[in-house]
Amino acid sequence: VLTPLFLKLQMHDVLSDHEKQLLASAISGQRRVSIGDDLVSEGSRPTVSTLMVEGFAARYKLTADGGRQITAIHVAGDFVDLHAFLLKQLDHGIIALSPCVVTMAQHTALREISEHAPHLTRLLWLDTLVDGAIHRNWIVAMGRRSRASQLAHLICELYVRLKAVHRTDGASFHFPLSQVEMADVLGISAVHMNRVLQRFRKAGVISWVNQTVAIHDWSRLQEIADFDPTYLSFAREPR
Amino acid sequence: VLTPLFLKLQMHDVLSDHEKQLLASAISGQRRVSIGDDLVSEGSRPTVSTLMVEGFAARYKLTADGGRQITAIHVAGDFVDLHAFLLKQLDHGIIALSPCVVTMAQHTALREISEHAPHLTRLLWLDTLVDGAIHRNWIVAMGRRSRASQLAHLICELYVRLKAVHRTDGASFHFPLSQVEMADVLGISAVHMNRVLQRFRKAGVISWVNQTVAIHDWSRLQEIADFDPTYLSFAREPR
DNA sequence: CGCGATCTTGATAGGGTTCAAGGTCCGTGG
DNA sequence: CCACGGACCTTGAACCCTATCAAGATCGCG
Repeated sequence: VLTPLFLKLQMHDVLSDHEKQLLASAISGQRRVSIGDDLVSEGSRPTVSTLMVEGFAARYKLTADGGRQITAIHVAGDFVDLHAFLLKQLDHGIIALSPCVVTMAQHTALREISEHAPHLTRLLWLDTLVDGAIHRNWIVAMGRRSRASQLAHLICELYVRLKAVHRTDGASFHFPLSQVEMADVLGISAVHMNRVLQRFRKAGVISWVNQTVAIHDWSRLQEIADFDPTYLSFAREPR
Repeated sequence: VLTPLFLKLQMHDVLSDHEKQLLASAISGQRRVSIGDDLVSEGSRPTVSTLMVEGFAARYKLTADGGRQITAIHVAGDFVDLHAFLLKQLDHGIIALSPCVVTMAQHTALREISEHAPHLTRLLWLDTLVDGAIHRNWIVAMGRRSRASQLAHLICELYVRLKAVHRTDGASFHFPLSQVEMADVLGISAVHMNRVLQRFRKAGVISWVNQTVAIHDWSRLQEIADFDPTYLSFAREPR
């Protein structure tokens, strides 16, 4: 169950066998979460951090007037709430966007790692830093890009991240979000989401049917998105 | 020069004298940066992390079509690029929004801390996690709040953060951004920024003149913003 | 086969952008 | 000491992107 996490961490730096064992022993249990259920709920003070093994999940916040904004999308190999290890209280909910399989890392075990395995600690820290880098790119896309560019950027990001954990199939990937959920990611209405999407389909850049996104013209998509994957830190170097 | 940093870290957890000394010995030099100059430039691979001693700075990204989006505002006590310690390459620029005084922490020293001072390491990690929490709140505000609410939220956030490092004066604080810069924070046009602001002034919620923001009706501002400061983790507890 | 969820489309309204111009403030130099 | 220029703020008007409301179409599942 740790394969996707190892794949991702190894995109950043080498992982020793000992470190793999440390992670393996920090992890325990396996849980299935049905679509629509919270993996972790807002305001809770978890004593474990949840690691995605399979499926899609999202961090989200609800606003006073009934709106929802998704602030992150998580896939296999992602810790959905590693930050709660130190933040203690979760400032957002985490919902399963598809049936999910997850496993748990005890905070006591993470604490042990932070006490005795500095390099592994830095890699976990880095993982949360990449979360932050992704957040920043979302902010830029929301604030200063067209909605088309924003959508294109998100698709590029997801493709690169999914590829790293072997969840792509050629130029396409399974993507089980509804258009309403996607609208909550981009911060737009569902109607507009649909219209932006259709322009993409008509232009032949991507298709998105049957919960499958297929990229037909990567270079054009990347150009529309103004996408540079550097921020994901998928370059193996000493950390 | 470390006072603001200590104040902020102590909002999260107790700092031992030894940890203060470690930080003090990690820091060296002092630099003044003129308004408009980059503290650190995009794409660089810094070997030090820059700590704000005085002034205001912003992380920003430029888009292909000439736009600018500010993704974070930094004040005294903030590391503007602590994440570059592990990310290695900076994915954004950092500009001085006012004359700034900064000091530097060598990455080699930070690495030593991460090897031998686990609790302090966790506090530094936490500092970057709070950055992430702030990012998430910006995303929510950009995506699902009115521009008035977004502005209100930002002012609440800045007030609480500045108060933690003793940079407030009663219900007001020095705030040297221009309206154009503020527009680049919120992701709106400068004209609209001005109009949102004026509605606030006329409603008597805040005033913003002479580079000074004064909050006249905190509870109303907080209500408009739907602001809950929990995400800043200013609750001292073991981390 | 029928129903709910999702997707699609049309029409209307409003928030926000852009363009443009006038006003204010302040530092600089004559 | 005052004129000048630049940066910033303010205001108006037209236009466009996007939200909202509403209804019809399609899909998937029991």
